[in-house]
Amino acid sequence: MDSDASSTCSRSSSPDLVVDDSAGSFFSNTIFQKYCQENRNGSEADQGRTERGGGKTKSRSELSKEEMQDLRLKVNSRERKRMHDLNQAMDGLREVMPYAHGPSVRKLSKISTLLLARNYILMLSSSLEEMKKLVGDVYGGGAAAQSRSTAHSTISHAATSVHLPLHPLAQSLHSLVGSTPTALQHHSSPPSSAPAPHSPPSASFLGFHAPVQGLLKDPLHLGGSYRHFPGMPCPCTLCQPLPTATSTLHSLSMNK
DNA sequence: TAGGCCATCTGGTCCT
DNA sequence: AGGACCAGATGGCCTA
Repeated sequence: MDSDASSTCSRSSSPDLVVDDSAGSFFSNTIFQKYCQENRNGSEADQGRTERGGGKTKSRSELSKEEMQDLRLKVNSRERKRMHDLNQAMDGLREVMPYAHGPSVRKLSKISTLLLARNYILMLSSSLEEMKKLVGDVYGGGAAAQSRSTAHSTISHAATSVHLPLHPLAQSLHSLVGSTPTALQHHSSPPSSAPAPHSPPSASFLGFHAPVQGLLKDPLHLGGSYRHFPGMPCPCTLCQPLPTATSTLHSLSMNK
């Protein structure tokens, strides 16, 4: 039944995902390579199929009912494959997002995944900027003693500020959980236990009491079905970063 | 049972 | 012309 017509990489969803290793592109990894490889194989296989079947082409008005149905099935199959590829990419995105994976945790919805990813990127960008400033202060500063004291104060400041400003309500909500995002960063600071992007924060940070979870429900229906990580990017509207210098990015990314 | 999420089908539009 | 992309419609599944 599945007359699997192919898609190609020529104009697919990929043009914007051009591999750029210099930028440490997310899609420079195996997921994207596998994606293109599969598409290439698929298109080659399909090309062979069409060449074998080759011959004269009819305009759509000349097609018989059966041929129209055949065409329809082909188009449907392509669309199905396209959506499967899209979902595969979405799964790839979920894999690298900082939230609890596992059989006991429900999969993030698509919209949640996208919003979480956006926040995650913003948070990483913000952290990177802070680190750049830090390095600049430490290595580019004046006298050694001065820089030492400056660095000390800067580091202690940065240690508490390397996160996006949260909605005040979100901060208070997070504090309800037992610790603020800032405090949590201290908790999770041991180098050996610092959570990698692929590994969510330790389980002790994952639990929410039911009332708080209820409070975190939002118009986008993002609450409840997944877990909030204090100090980590979160797709719910309460945890959206306040408008900052990234507002330009925001408007760019959200406008179509 | 209502609402959310998803997969699929379908027709239209744009691009190569 | 063919394929990719998009959005609307529809129906199924799941959860509160």
